[in-house]
Amino acid sequence: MNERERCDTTLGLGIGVGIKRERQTKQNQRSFWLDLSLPLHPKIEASEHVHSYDNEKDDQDSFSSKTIDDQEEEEERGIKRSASNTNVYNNNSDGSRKKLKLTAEQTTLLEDSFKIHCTLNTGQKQELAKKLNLLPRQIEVWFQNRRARTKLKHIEQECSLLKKCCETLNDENRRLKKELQEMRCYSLKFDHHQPPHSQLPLYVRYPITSEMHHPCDKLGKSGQDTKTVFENGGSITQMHGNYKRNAADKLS
DNA sequence: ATAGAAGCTAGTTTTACATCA
DNA sequence: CGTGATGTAAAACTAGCTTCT
Repeated sequence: MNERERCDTTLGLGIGVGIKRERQTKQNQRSFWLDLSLPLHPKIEASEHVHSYDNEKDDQDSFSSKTIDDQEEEEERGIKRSASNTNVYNNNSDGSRKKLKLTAEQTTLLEDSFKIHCTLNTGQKQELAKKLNLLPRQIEVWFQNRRARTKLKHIEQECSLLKKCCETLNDENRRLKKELQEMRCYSLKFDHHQPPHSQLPLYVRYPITSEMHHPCDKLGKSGQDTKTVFENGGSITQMHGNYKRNAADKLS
């Protein structure tokens, strides 16, 4: 018990039905709370009173999509939350919402559990919320945003990979066109002296062998490891496979 | 078959903070 | 050094969808 708790002079008078107040617990289901306490630390107490009012506002406005679980959890942890994490559900005095800034420890723990499973079941969510002294809803939102960030990052990586791929293919295309041009010139000069083999199309004379890969394969391991699944169920690696198959089909 | 709860994604808004002129 | 504009990351929100009971 800290100094403030020992000296808590709160006098509660309560009637009626459940409007939640900061100091209200499950055992103390008063809905009308006449607070006659003497502020031990006037500045802190004043700001906390604003906080408790804003929590009610938040309950009604900002968290309209809150689940029953969350509401129960909030009731259970109402006091603890306001005491140990003033960020949670803390609105500014003008009514605008105040953004929660997670601590380094909270972020680390969230990241760690995200590494284990990127989605949470209800039990895991509750447990994590309890551990971090946050609301299950906040855990849920964090995971939603984290998934979105991961996906975006993945898409950006795929995009840059495809760009490189495209550049490589263009280079290859230019090189082959140049080579073809040279071959044609050579062919025109010496056509009548050449054996029949040289008159065959280039792709027959210079077939793609199993050792030759799609130009994108030169990009390194990351390209081969990438397994982004597109909406139609394909992937980059699958595209590479298709490319090779198509080349083989042309030759056969 | 239908309703409602819960969870998800995608997109948006809002806030805090950093950077720069 | 202070200040306002601007950009960015992230928390929180909304709408719409699917799944399950």
